[in-house]
Amino acid sequence: MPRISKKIIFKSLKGMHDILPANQVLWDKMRQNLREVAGFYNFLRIDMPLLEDAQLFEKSTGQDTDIVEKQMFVVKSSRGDMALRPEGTPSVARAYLQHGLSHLAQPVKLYYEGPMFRREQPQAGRLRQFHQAGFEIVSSADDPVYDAQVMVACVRFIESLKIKDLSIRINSIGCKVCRPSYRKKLVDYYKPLTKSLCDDCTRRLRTNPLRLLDCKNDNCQPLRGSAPIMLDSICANCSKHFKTLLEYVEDLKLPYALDHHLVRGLDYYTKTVFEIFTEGIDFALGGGGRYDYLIEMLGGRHSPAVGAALGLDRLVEVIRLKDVNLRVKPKTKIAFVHVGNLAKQKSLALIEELREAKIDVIDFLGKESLNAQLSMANKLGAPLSLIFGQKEALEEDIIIRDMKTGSQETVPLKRIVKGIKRKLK
RNA sequence: GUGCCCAUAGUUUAGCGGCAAAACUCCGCUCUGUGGCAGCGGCGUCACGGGUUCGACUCCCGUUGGGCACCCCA
Repeated sequence: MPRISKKIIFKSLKGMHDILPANQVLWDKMRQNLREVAGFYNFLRIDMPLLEDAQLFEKSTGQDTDIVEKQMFVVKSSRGDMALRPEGTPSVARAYLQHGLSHLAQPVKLYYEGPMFRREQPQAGRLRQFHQAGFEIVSSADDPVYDAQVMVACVRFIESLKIKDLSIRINSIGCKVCRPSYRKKLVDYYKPLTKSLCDDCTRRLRTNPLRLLDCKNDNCQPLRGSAPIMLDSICANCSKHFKTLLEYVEDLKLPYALDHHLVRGLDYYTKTVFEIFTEGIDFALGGGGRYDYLIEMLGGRHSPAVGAALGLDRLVEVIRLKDVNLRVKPKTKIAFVHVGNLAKQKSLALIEELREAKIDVIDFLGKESLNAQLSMANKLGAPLSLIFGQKEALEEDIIIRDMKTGSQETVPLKRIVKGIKRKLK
């Protein structure tokens, strides 16, 4: 802990950032757009706790995934470990079961937004506390139309933030019927090549062979060229699902590209997996896929589902990097300027009256000089200033000053609202 | 967890083994009855700890934090 004489200087923890007032306008805009897009596609809002039983993630995200194995913030308790949620999907599935949401009209479409926690090394587009928005659809059948709806919701949301040149990378990793046989093919292909593989891949060969496909090591990359392709190995059912999905995606004119090497590391994915990118940025803006067995695995009926999560901090970062102009500005207020003690004393109550009349003002009651106050009003871009001084306080009127032209008008306090509205026009 | 780069005012940056600078921001004053301009002033133990040295913001080591890459992922 850094110390300065007797004072301890506290800093936010590694990878955990404040969102300062200057950025809140953008975050508000983002959340508002999310609400609109989710609303249009009929996703219902759900908020889950930040803390869950750690076993929930071990069982769903996967005991052997990096996220669970080494990135969870675990809180010990006498009743077992709790974990700060590293992702949202398991919590949604848990809530779905706990509250019997299967009795809602099918499909059940949910969306959420909030902080997630993963203990890893921060870098571009990666924080320890980060924010995700997620869409999930649970239904009685694994209809690819829902996969397409999740994708279109994601894309429309990102587009609403004026982020362009999107591309959805799509793949199918098969179901629990066909994936094991593909996995075997893959192992058979790589086994004789073990010597040329990097250390990670040698390990992956045992733990998660699918991940061999997206290794970025220069030695391993060329090998995947002639590796067996997942799409050639998936069963008829999965293949049909995938083809139908692609037809929907084509009809929606969503920008997409097949990516035979996309696998994703979460255990619960089946069939469709996808990630969304924007040109020139290396990290994915979002990713998701189908998880047909997750709810069953957590003790529910067979309930196929599909979902995706978007990295909100990443979207903010892209907006900054690409210099996207969203034209978000805090709304301008009318300045309330006082002069002298009598006026100051009457000001608080007067401001309450303005609030009741829905006149949005900003006061400078902590400042004394008229100059300083008008200077602030100017800096904040106030269209009008209300000047309330000794004379006005006694005579029960107020000056309305047009900050652009400098023209002023004295109106009785009783007609202040009318006066302001007239001036604003 | 591993590797590379970095740390000076609220922000962006200069700087030197011997007095800490600039611009912008913020606060105050010139200016208790009228803003935009201008002028003046204020706001820093140079991230923290240790070492080398007569002397360290400067050089060395460690810690913490930041940036980037790997792993993995949003």
